Amino acid sequence: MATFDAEAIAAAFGKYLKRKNLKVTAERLNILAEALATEGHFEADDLLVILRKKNRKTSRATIYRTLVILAEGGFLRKICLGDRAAQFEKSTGQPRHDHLICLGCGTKFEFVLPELPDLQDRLCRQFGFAKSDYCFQIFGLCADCAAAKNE
Amino acid sequence: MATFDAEAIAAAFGKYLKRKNLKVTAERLNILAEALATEGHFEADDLLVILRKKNRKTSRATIYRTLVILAEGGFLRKICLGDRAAQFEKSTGQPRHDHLICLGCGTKFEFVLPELPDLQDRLCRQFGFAKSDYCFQIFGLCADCAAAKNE
DNA sequence: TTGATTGCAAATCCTTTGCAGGGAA
DNA sequence: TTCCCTGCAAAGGATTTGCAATCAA
Repeated sequence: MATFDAEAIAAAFGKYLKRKNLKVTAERLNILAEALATEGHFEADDLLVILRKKNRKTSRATIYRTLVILAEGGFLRKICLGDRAAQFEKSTGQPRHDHLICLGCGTKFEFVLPELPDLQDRLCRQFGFAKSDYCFQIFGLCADCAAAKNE
Repeated sequence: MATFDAEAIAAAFGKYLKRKNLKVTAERLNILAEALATEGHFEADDLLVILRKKNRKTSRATIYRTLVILAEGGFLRKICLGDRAAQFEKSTGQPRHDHLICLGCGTKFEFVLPELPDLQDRLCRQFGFAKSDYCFQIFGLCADCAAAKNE
């Protein structure tokens, strides 16, 4: 049901690795595959658990090292959602979105602000800044938690 | 040269503490005072060092515990700028601004996007979300670093 | 007096690193 | 063959926590 082609991305990752003089290893491909198969956010440890379950054991160190490569290559996006551990999400196959994060129940709602890209571009032009990424989160209480609080 | 009244804020903090059944202690007031006296961002450890220098020794644990209270009370804002340690800044006496962060040299440029509050309000209304705070950062290369890279 | 607060040290949690053996090119 | 990678275990850094002593109310 993916709106993107995991195989094509794996191939692109392979090319990327070679271009950077990095080696194409089973571990790296497995990590990418699981990252792409994950809906929504995940953290390093999630991948570790999933890979273990599938008997594709990979050390924590390798996962961390590979996540850095994947984020630098633009295959994944690292996002800070206020959790302790760094969160990641795949950067392909879905429109760029940001999050409303409920401080009550922890639910994360995705949203798209269509005006945001233009505003950012204008701003970056003013500063002569070459944007590579951004992060935008809104914290507060979701409708349910807000209602519960007012009861 | 503060555009805000530190004493008034300290008084408000005192009231806030009482309202929450927390005690007004010298440690808590000292921490607030130093936080207000700091221009720009700081992290927990910065306060520790400053307080030590001033012979207002306070344990690291108390600083962390107090920062949580101050952030919850809205006296400080916790911001994630991609550093390892959590960053804070006072939430009064300055217009709300966000940051362009250069991945090359680490410089943080402040900016204000006047449209942002309205966009967020509209969005939160759509979701029935009660916003309490947000965080917005743009990562990339500043003009200097971008120029250096292209040389 | 009484329960909250502090400081200390230990404990956690996430992440990074050094190193020796194994593997891609 | 030649480095690059991996896994392991240890190191690291930030933050939290348990506990006994201390202090605000």
